[in-house]
Amino acid sequence: MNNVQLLVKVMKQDEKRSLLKQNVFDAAYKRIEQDGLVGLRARDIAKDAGCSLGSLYNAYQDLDDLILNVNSRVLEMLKETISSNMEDEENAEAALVRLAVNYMNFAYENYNLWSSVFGHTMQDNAAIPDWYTEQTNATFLAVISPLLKLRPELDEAEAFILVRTLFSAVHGIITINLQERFISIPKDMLQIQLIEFVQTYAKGLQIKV
Amino acid sequence: MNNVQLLVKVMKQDEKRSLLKQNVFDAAYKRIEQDGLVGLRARDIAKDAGCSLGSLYNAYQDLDDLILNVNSRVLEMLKETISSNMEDEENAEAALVRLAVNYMNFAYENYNLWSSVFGHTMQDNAAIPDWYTEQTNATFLAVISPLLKLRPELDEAEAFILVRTLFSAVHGIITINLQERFISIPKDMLQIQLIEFVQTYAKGLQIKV
DNA sequence: CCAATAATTGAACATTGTTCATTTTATGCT
DNA sequence: AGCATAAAATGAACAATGTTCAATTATTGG
Repeated sequence: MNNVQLLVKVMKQDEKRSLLKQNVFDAAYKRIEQDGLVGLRARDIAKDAGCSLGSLYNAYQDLDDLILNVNSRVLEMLKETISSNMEDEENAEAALVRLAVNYMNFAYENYNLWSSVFGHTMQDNAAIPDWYTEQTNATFLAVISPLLKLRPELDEAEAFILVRTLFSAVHGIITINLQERFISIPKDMLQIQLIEFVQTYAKGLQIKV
Repeated sequence: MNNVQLLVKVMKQDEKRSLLKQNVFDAAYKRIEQDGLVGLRARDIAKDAGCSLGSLYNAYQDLDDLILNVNSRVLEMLKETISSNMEDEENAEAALVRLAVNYMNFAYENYNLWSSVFGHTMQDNAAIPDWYTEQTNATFLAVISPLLKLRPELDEAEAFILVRTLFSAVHGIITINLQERFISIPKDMLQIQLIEFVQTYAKGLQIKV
């Protein structure tokens, strides 16, 4: 058997393995998307993925591992969605507003997935793996990068903290409004609130400077 | 047996029942305080409370019921702590800042309890009972009432939304910073950020008006 | 075609929350 | 005091769930 044939065989093996991983991943993703983290069961995932319960643990270390992989994908989507339509924006305040609205839309349209990212806690208080926290930070950096470009006069560390604060604030406003235990306002009203909030904050910043 | 004797007997019964409830409550409270919601087990609570596993379900409908009762207590504490030192404050901006800082301190000093309030989700997506959502709203109203007094010129609904937005933002800033998956800054730096944030927002409001 | 290796399986285990028949305790009446 | 009734407490048993692993099946290389 020559090298090419060997490669094909190896690829087949890998493809099979990754096909299993893919199927398990897809099943978990869909379950989380539809029922949220609360409704996630290993046996359901295995059934949906068309494999045995044991194979699930062959593909992923445990449910936490699988969930983090799904969340990782959601972070990518979040990054993509949230930073879209940002290239042509040259006004810093308008950019902030657009970021906030994009974020809100993502949270509304992917509520369960979004909740999974921010609501998941590791079993037995296990540590979150480094690759995941790194991706979280990378996502955040990518999102704020258009803003750093818009305000090159700011010290980068300063700008980072600034945008992080604003991001956290926007996150809080959306989170509280979407949580069942608090009174909620309709999406269009929230959007108005959010825009007003970001504009108000931006105006406050201008005074300061 | 006369009425007084009857009353005593009845009271003894009730006291016993409420003593059990109290013991179970205290045990759950301490467990959540020390290990968070993740480490909460029915058997541990029963052992700590000095009763059998079954008795736990005699005192409370289920774990959700027990947790909500603990969270209810935490909400009371939160209200107490957060709205302390507010009576003598006559400057609206300073009052907002103080609210935020009080909130931050509470979150830091009672992290697991605070997380329990905002991180708990009902089993099987059961509905949150009315008494709990009502208390949540009442707590929120009580917290913002000093502000409504300070700005009587504002329409009450307007002021409510305004403060709610600010509260949510502050909540988000603190939450994101305290979550393990994000880069955190030390408490004193967070406090500076928070104060700056509230002041900036307040300044933005003044421009607008 | 066979031996060796890898992957798959699902039964079994451990840990949970929850229930309920049984036992224990308390109560009220004579 | 003693007894009958009611209330409360108990923990064994059940169901659901994440996880493991010995046994089985499939794949690979010669």
